[in-house]
Amino acid sequence: MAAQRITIRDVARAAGVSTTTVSDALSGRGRMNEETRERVRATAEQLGYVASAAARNLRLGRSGTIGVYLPNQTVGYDYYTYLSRGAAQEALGHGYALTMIPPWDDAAQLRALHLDALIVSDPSTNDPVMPILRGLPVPMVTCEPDLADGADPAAVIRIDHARSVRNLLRHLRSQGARRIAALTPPTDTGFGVELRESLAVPDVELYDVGFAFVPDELTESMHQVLADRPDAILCTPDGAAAMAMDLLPGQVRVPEDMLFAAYTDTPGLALARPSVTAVDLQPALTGALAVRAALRALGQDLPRGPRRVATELRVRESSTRRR
Amino acid sequence: MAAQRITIRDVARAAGVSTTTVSDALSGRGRMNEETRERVRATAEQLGYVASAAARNLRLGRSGTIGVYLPNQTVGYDYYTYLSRGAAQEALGHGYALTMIPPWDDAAQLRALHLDALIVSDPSTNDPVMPILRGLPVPMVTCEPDLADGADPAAVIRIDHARSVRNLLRHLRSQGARRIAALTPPTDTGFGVELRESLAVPDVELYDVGFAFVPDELTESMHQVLADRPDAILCTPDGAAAMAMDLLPGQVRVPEDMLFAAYTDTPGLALARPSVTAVDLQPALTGALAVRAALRALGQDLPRGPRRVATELRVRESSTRRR
DNA sequence: CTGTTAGCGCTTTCAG
DNA sequence: CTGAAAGCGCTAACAG
Repeated sequence: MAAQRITIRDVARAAGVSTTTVSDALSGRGRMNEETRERVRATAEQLGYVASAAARNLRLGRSGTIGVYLPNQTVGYDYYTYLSRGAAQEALGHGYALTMIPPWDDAAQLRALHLDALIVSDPSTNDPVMPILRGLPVPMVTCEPDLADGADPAAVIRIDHARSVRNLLRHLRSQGARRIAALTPPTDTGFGVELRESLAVPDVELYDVGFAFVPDELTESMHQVLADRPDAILCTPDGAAAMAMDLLPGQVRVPEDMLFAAYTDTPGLALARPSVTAVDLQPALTGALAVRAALRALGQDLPRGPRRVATELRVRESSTRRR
Repeated sequence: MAAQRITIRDVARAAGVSTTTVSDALSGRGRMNEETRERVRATAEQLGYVASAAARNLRLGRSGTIGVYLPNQTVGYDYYTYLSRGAAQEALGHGYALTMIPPWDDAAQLRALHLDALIVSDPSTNDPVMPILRGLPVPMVTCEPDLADGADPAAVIRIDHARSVRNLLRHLRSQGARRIAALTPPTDTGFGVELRESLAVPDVELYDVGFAFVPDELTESMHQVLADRPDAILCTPDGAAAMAMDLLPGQVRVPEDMLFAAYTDTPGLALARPSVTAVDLQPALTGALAVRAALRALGQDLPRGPRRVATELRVRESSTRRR
């Protein structure tokens, strides 16, 4: 607690230089004698000096904080956990703190946080908090496009769903799939819309299921699906896959009688019996890219990331024909 | 972005008072004419004034930020998601930001965040990051006790496992259980230790399974369990329950032939077939209490929370004898 | 190449 | 009950 008492002046005094020199030496700014810089660094280290974030932020007119919005519906979906962790890590590496923004409708309190930027993953047009967040005087980075009217994010991180879906379908076909049933998410988010577009091909039949699926609805959907006698099922909503597989009647074996795949990969899918083929959407990378885009929007000179996040197909037992 | 240009002096000028008065009026400090206060408030609101967090933090010698450590092994466990959200919400309500601390071994960078306090849920004695976090000059609040030597948290939020287990066992017995097999978590955390202690009763047999369970190990454990012919299984590790139930041989029906319960409740357990009895450990409340304890440690005058977090038994199909 | 100085916006004595 | 002024610790102009 008392550790914070050491200021830049203490270091300056101890090193026999001015505060400017200390500041420059530690931040790598300015052109100065390399040995002075090293000496200052050593002194600072030795004294246990840690620059005050508050003072720096005040001086620089920022808060050093990036917010990540975590809507209620994201609870239970590992995707968001990984995304936030990836974002937190990247932010920390750049000296920024990643702050969790729970659903919160008091705009004043959100403004008081004085975020430098805001990250939102897959915003829903139905989310009542989103308009409040959009109203904050802060650059917003979305992962997946924001479909709302007048949405105007500073940057959008796009995931390459078109390619992911193509690869996954190609794989299923290679294992003999001819009629693929796809359980699809709602269209109130960029993810949902893009996914449906990608799935609009002749041998795929779409079946609506909610994002926050309810067992009875899912049961219903599965009945419909099975009635149409597909030879492969692609279960898109994150988290629904295990349950959907459980809902298959006992006589329908996976993968012998029915190929099965999920879309969003999750550790549980690798552990399921049989293990479930899915697409690793690289959420941690997505989060990291979102932070970088945010920092770019704040004027930092960082290399531009890839245009689209590349995904990885994880082929597992549920879609592999045994010989 | 330009919104932040309005300072306390602008408000003071507009309201025809001094900056002190504005500060006092908005923070509710000082004894002043109520109508002056109201006028100042109105002016501030009208100008869209938002106090600069950086300036306030600098003045007050704090950062306005509480960190929550999210170890790797927590990914995929809803418990931590709820805990962090509860904490974030409580923090936001008190004007603090909750920052995610990913596993990170650079102490300097962590120190640079200049956290006011740190929250850790169920610290493991095997976690290499914990010593670094303990070394931070910051009060630490743990949820569950920290078992490590020399650990000295500012506060500990305790969950009432003894009572939870007692209630759960009583329920199982009331449904006819006489020999209960309990799959228990490792003892490197306070949770694991306390749980085992609570389960040390004659009609309960303990079976070790890891926290981050592996399917093969779990299969192995289940074989052992079944060989001992229990009439009820209590699966403690968060997330393992659904898988454990799947591993029961087909002829063992739940709940007819075997009662089944989990410990840490999770939305998936309510959706499983059959739905699984479990204990709602109130993670969001735990997170909120942790934040309050942290703020108390920082000198804020908040009411002391309950000595132990009270839990709720959620009885579902898997442990209900049908008639 | 380094030092002095001003000031970011707030809260808090201390006078009036 | 209200105002003036100092100063939290830092960085960016500007001098030297």
